[in-house]
Amino acid sequence: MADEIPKIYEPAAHERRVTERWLEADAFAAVPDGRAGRYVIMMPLPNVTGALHMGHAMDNVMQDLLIRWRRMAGDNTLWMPGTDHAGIATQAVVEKRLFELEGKTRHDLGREALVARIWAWKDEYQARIIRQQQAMGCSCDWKRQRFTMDSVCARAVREAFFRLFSDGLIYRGDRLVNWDCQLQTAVSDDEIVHETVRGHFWHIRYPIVDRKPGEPEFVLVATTRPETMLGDTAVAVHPDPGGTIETQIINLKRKISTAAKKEQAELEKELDLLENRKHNELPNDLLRLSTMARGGRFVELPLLKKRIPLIQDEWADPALGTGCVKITPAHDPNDYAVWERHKAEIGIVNILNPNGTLNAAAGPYAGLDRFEARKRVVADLKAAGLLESVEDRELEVGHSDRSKTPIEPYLSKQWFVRMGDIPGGIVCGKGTPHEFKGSGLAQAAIDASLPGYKSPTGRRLAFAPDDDRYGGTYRAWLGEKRDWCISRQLWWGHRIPIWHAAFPGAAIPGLLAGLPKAGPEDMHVWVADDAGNYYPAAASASLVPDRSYSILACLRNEAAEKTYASALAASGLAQDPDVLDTWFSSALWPMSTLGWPDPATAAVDPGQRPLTAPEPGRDDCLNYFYPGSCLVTARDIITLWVARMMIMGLYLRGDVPFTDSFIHANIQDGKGERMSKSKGNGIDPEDIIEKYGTDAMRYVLCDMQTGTQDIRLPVQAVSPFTGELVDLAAAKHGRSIFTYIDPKTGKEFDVLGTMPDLPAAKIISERFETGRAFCTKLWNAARFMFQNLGDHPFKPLRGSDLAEEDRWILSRLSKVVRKVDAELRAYNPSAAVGAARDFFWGDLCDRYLEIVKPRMRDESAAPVARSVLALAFDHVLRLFHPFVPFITETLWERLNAQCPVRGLLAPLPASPLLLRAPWPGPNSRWEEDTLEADFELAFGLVRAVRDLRARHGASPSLKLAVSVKASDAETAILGRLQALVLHLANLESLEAGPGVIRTSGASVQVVGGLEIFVPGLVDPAKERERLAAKRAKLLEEAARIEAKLQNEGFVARAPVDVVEKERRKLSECRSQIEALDAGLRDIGS
RNA sequence: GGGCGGUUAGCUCAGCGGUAGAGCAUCGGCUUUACACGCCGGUGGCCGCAGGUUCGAAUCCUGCACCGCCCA
Repeated sequence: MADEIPKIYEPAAHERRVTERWLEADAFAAVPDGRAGRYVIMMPLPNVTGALHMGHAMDNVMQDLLIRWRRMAGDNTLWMPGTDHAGIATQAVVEKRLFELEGKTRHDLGREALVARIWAWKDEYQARIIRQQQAMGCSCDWKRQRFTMDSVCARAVREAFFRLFSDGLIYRGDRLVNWDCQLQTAVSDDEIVHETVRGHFWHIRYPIVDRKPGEPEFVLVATTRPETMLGDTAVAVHPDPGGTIETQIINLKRKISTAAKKEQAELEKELDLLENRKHNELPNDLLRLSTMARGGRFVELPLLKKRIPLIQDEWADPALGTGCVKITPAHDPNDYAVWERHKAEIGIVNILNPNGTLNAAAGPYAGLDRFEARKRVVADLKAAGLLESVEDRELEVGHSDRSKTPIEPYLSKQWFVRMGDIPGGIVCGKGTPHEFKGSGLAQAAIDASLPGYKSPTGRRLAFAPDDDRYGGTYRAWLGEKRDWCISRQLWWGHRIPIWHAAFPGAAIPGLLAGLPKAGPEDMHVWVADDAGNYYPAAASASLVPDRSYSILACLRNEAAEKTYASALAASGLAQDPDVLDTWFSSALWPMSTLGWPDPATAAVDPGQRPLTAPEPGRDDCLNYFYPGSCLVTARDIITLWVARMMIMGLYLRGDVPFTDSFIHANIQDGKGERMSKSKGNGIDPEDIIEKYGTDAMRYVLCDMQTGTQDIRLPVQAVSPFTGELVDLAAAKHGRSIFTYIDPKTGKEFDVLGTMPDLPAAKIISERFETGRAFCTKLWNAARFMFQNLGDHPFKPLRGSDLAEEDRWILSRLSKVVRKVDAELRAYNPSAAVGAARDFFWGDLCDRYLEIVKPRMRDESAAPVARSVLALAFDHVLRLFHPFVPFITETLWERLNAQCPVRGLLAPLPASPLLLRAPWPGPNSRWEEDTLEADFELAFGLVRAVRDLRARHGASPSLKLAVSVKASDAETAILGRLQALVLHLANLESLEAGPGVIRTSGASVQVVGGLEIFVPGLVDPAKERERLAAKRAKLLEEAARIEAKLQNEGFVARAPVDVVEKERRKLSECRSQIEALDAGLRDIGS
């Protein structure tokens, strides 16, 4: 049987079959049962924009590692798979593709047709993603997979929205948002990348209106975006420029007195500037302008010839520029804040159309693109003599991560979730047994991460592997409590379920009375003013009659929509055209996938596993699996997902969605940049799998996941034209970021298989060779075992049957089992797989297998060795299974076939699938520290002999007669372990004892307290050289230790055991030197 | 501008108070009947720079330099 096994493990020959066995057995199924131990991971759902890359592979492998481990450990495990519709990102790629291939925009297609295209895209990539995950061995419960826009998730989105809205936590406001002029939507702060670009700083003169004698003729303002002047509604000057400069001077002086010398020159320069300003510009202009502003004076807005007020506001820093700033409330966040402080005095003018052209408010510039308008404005100002100067300057400009175009601050109506504290607080988990009061959404999520916090069910969120660091990131972000803009001007997503329209206050009561008579469980209505303040419908009689108010009606679900939507329309209300931010639906993922708000009525698709209780008396999925155990993700997702899932979990369920957040490394490309779908530097795990095997990839990913360190993964592409390797870190991109130019041929290729018209290159990375080597090693160790096991029936052993090496390997085994489990608990995959590997490769293969080879040929000694070997290997397979599931499952099947009953004192329970075999536990009765130390002594001796052999160029096959000077205790140990020393070191004989003396001409080696003499090797010159080198090293060490021991501070203050250790080392050093001296004398004479 | 990381063998990374480790690469030896994707044995490091704390610092503190990431 063993002869059938090839020498090399061929992953492709086994992976598919193993996957099929798992799927046929429905082995990943998660169904509520009586087990208290449960382990739940909600997959951070990949988006359907494109295929997965190695970063996702890391994320998925980490999750599978934890899930397989806990499954074997006996927990009822659920790993929930699924995909995210990723609103803006997916619509953007489809629109981009549409334009590239067909030259059409979404408006050419229309809403329905575009959405249909996006669904098709989603179907394609969802299938590919699942294929990739299954290839990686992900043991998700595939019959539960969800998509954020499927009916189960959609229902949860709607319900969550309705509850937030009813509680007054969602509002519609006039807000300055980050506007993407190309995609024509608001984007969140997270979707903006800042880039440094070269730009200019234009200084513009605004003439003073009704100038009086002695007053300056102009106010000078500066801007990097001159076209925004068309939307200026004021010029601001500081209310107390003199006092402010004085304060700044005092602060700066204090700073100079404590600053490092290097910085001082710089700071002094700054101080000079301030002093200069205090004495020159301040009295001349700034003080006067400030006074004029207080007096209600105006300046003339050039080009548009409008009068705009000169106002006092602290935003104008008297130490910067001219001390005056133009105020464009509709197009700058800071100016917007100024406007909010001066609403009575100044206006707000939006000059942009959604597509980035200027609107009618821009007068003669209307219709121009913003960049064209900039040129025209500058030229016209110049012509009018109002352009004082232009500076070159580097600017940080926000670009949309999706369209790569500059973001414009833009005034528009958006929907927000209130994150801050609410007067009177909020109720979390309303209607659940875990209801509690919180001060606000963000604060509730912050509290739940603090050490000592306990949710009503006693849980808290903790980050691994560094709770302080990542918890800090999380709390810093939430601590800003910025309202969450949840509306997106897209066609792909969950439509906002609100019908609304604006009316004068006087008309509101009548209109409300005319709305359909829906119960509070179907519809919630608020009246809102323009500032976003809410009034209950019942209070509508007290509204200001001639002010404008909006009626906002939220319909709870599709049924309510069917019943009432047309009546709302008849009342003049229309559904909001916007869709929700993707993160709104992903925030609900930990509960929506389990059927929230009600698993009993969740309509799952045919073939899907039900969400209801599997039998009467059992929990449904939501009650059984919520809250989950661990969210596994990378750093940058902490704010996007972790924080938002926490908020929704606490608010809607009164409990954290998971207790642990395992933050793993990001995978970077050869240049040190994070792999990402949008950057196009991601590589497909299936390439790596094809070349090295899934297990090799998984092994290396686990091995690389150390702590908080990101992972650099240099990769090469195999050119589809020449077959040569192309280093992607150095190669040039082709027409898109997914394509590269082959340096040899100049032809373009694609690396992710997303370009139908280009040849795709396979990717390789030598980092994975070590994983492949590991698999081969495991495979061949198994071959050895299968060749030696025979058809070995189980016979119970007695402890006394065991040989020394059997006890030794069992001791090692128990310890490694303990260690691997502890490292996994500590979220340290690298240390876990490292410990397992060291045991398997170092202890089991290099030592135990070598030791028992002679026993295997001896039928009286073989049976016990076979039992121990089978058991050890059985445990190795279990231990490695979470890391390398395919090869271990394959070998497990063979082991079951050849040796179905295994165990030492009693047989282990049989398990047809390794995936479901029990996780091994330590056996402290096996652990023998003294025995392990004895083996280390013997191994030290073996190594010393091998070293001498190698250094003298002696053949490994030459049998040597070795004598060793050793203490009585050491002699006894070597006596017990003599057989294995003889075998491992290939000795003819071994003589040991305290009285052993060196025979003339013998080569000498010293290890610990042993002096080892090997005759028959000596090449005198080589031996002299070797001994002299070793002696020099020892002398150096002895000198160092002596110096240490002569240091009174050391002897007096260092711990006793440390001092004692140094003393021992010194005396050992000295006796070793003596032994070497004897050898040298012998050669010399 | 603010915050958080990183800088250790040629490469990729562990170690985080008692003077350094792994894998790959490299050098030498080995067709030892599991494995050359292997075995055996080596070589290789002012642990970024400068101060400080300590009997003792890669490890703790301060500053500097460079490289990342996040937030303004």
